[in-house]
Amino acid sequence: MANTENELSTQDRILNASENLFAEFGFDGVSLRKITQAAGVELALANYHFGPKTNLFLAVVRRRADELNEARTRALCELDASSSIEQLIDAFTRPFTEKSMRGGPGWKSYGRLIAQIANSPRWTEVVMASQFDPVARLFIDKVKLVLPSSAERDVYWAFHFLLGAMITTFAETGRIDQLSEGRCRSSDLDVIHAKMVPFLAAGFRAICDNGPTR
Amino acid sequence: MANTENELSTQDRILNASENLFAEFGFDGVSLRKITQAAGVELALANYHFGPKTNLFLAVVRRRADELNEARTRALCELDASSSIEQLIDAFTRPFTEKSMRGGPGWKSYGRLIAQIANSPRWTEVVMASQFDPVARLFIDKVKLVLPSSAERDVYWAFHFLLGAMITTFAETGRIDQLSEGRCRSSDLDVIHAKMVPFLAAGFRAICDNGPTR
DNA sequence: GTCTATAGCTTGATAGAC
DNA sequence: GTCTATCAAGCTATAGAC
Repeated sequence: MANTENELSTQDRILNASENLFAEFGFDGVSLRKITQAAGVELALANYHFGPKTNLFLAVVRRRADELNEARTRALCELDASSSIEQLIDAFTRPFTEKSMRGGPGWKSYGRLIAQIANSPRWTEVVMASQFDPVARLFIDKVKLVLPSSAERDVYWAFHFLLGAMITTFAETGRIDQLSEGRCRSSDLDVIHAKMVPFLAAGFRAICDNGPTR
Repeated sequence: MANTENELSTQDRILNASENLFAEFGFDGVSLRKITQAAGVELALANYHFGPKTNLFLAVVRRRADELNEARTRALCELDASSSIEQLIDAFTRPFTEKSMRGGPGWKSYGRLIAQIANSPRWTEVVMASQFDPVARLFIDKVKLVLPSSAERDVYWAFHFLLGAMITTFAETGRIDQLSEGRCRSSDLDVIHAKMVPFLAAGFRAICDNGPTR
């Protein structure tokens, strides 16, 4: 019966509550009062441990970013020029799918949070670019090896479309569930992953592969 | 010298200022004070003309939704079972590209606003589904005609990936500009559209086209 | 339809006792 | 490290004069 929320440190209780609430309501939609109340700690402790609200928000984002980046980097580094574009896309996208489905409940909230940040100009540089661009560059360099006839620009555009599909998946808004009248479930990332990899791979080939290198 | 902001009605001035500020900071990140100040009108007029803040937000969203839906519907209705999947995707995605590039400056803000709403659970049903699902259904029905061997579920997943790519494009965060070191410009929707249509068409074929119907 | 003034509440942050 | 108490500022919404 270890590891329940009651036994966590004050910092972790605040981080967990923040993750949940920021994911649902966004940075400005949640007050420190609601966060500390959900965490079961006093209001003043948020400031004591994390400083201003913005710092707390960044701490929430960064907590899982390193773990995700390491898993992606590990998977990408196992591949080389002889790999398929499917393998590359799988290496980049599978780590979050794994953590979201089997890494504990916090990862679902984290995905929703990242999905909101990703399309908000306010956090693009300070969060998205600074946290995730290094691994993005690694992925793109590998794509250039696997599809050597690509125009460099087209690889970036293909990555842009990949990002869009992946991040909308993170959001798990349930819109596709309703639209499809229950045929699709936005929470089942295993199914989505199995469809997303061939979809994106075909897209990459369509706009990046300009035939045999010469 | 007609049609400058100074000559607009109070309602339109408030709507324009709201569109800009909501797009940049989100619903909770902007106060009615900042909106009315940017609009150059008194605080009390926001409530007089639009009621509570939520109503104003919905009025901003709905103002351009009808126009966009009509353009999409018109383009889709010109196509039939003999059309290509490229033509269908073009019909669905081109109207916003056109308006964003040549329909006046408000459409850029509107795109950023929709991009933030789309990944926020709070607005999924009340905005996204209610405003945009009818045309989405029209698009999906046409896809089933054009790719008749598709499993119905796969068409919805392909549409989900299309939505992600399209909406990330609307956001114009500039992240891909920085990542590509200037090779890509997220504001040039004409270029993105030209890449996006073949990318997505290949994806649709990859997961929806199960060979000749029997 | 527009203005001034304000009610009633919530916010982030902190000071100071323990 | 935690608690109580509070400050100054901001918020939405509205009442009432013009």
